[in-house]
Amino acid sequence: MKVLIVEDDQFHATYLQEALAEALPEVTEIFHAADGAAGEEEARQGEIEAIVMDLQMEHRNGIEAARTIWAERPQSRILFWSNYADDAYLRGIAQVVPEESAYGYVLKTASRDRLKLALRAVLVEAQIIVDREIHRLQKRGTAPRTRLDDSEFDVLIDLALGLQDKSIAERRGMSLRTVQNRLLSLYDKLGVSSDLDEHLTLNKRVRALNRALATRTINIETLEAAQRDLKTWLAGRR
Amino acid sequence: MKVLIVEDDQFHATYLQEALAEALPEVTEIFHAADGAAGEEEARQGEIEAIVMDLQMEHRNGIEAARTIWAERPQSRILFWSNYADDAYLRGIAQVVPEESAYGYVLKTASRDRLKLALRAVLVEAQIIVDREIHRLQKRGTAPRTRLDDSEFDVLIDLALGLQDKSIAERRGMSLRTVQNRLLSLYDKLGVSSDLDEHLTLNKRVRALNRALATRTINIETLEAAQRDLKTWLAGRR
DNA sequence: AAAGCTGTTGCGGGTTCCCGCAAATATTTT
DNA sequence: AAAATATTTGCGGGAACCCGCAACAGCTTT
Repeated sequence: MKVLIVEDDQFHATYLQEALAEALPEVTEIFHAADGAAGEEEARQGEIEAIVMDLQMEHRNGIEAARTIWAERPQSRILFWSNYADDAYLRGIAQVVPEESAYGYVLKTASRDRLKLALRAVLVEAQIIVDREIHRLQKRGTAPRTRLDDSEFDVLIDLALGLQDKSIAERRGMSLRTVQNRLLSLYDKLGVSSDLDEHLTLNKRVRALNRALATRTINIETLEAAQRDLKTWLAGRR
Repeated sequence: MKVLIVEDDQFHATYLQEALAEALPEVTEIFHAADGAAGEEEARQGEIEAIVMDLQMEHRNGIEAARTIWAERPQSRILFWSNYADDAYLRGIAQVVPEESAYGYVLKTASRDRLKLALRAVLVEAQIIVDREIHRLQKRGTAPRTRLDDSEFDVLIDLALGLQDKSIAERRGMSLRTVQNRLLSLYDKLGVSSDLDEHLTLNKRVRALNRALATRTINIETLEAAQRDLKTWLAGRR
């Protein structure tokens, strides 16, 4: 069995390599790539279907790499291994994972045993496994009261890019007023006007972005990816 | 000579420890703390004045820890050692470093030799040294045309928190119109309306925050710290 | 001292935003 | 199928925002 490690941090890569050797004796070859683009290439060349993938990397991050890998080989099993428990990453993964494939999400702070368990579960048994720590992120100060649904999330992305209501309506195919309704529920769920001094009125749009970042609903990589999407959309509508 | 390592990643900590032993034979004791709060405590207890500090950590990050350490012992020498070349971190450090003390900033991607050099320069020779890579961050897509000056940066922070013009004016002691002038130059320097389709008009405030994040002028930690400052300011004005 | 620069402030008006109200649709429950 | 509930949409208006124009003030340059 061949396994590919995509990880830009040298120390973490060797640690992973060791854990992998210990946990899965059936592994015969371990490949290594130091960024997302190289990872895609390795996976393609070596026809590798068991991958451990870091999320934050130069050039192309783990989620983007996973998307193209899965596009070529939907049955690939990918264990994501990350420093952060951002909801933004989970959402990103959920958007690219195909029906038929297995994946997992483990934090780098997880114990060696837990990592080994996840390695076996995902790469060998093709299970889906998500570190419980990740759901515990609700603790963050004022986390969103309720999870955003997809359409709210879309509007949040557009808001975060700086689009104005009219453009959002056009892009998402909603009426102006509906966009504004979404914004209202966004403001509510993100707790825009709840915390901080109540005598202080805030700029809701900016505050919404601020809160979305603070609660890890989106992160900077999300924004950069969204910006690229927006550009292609702009190009496509002429 | 005693040295304190404040670093939450186990692998990086041991790597540092090795490099430290190689580079500085005069080191007799190496202490270790896994987060900012523990770091402050160790430094206080052990009366340590040579410190290597990670930036991104739980509880208290490196900059906050450095602030209290420097407040107690201004002559402490601190080498910051970080994954990211964010301008936000440099600004943060510049704000807390006292006149009389030495510090340095090295990226984790730096070669072992460069790290060793920095260790010697800062911890022993009490020089100030900043990794050149960090200034090269101008490359990022559309980096700010010109560096923001302090008053623009202040306004940016307030904008990012969601304050409206009137509140910013009050907090910073400027007239409403002056705040708006600052915003104008902010929009200009951050390239708010330059990139992206020119037929698309954007929400400038949100876009400014977006660009400030994309160019690493501020980061999420900056926002969280700024929010705490705002809260104490709100409490203080009654 | 006069002539520039540069930064501050007030005024005014065109936009965008936020959101209550109410009618029209769509979805779910009974 | 009827009733109840939830969403979508238009209208309208007050507030905030963006910003050109112009009057000043504090500096530096000639």
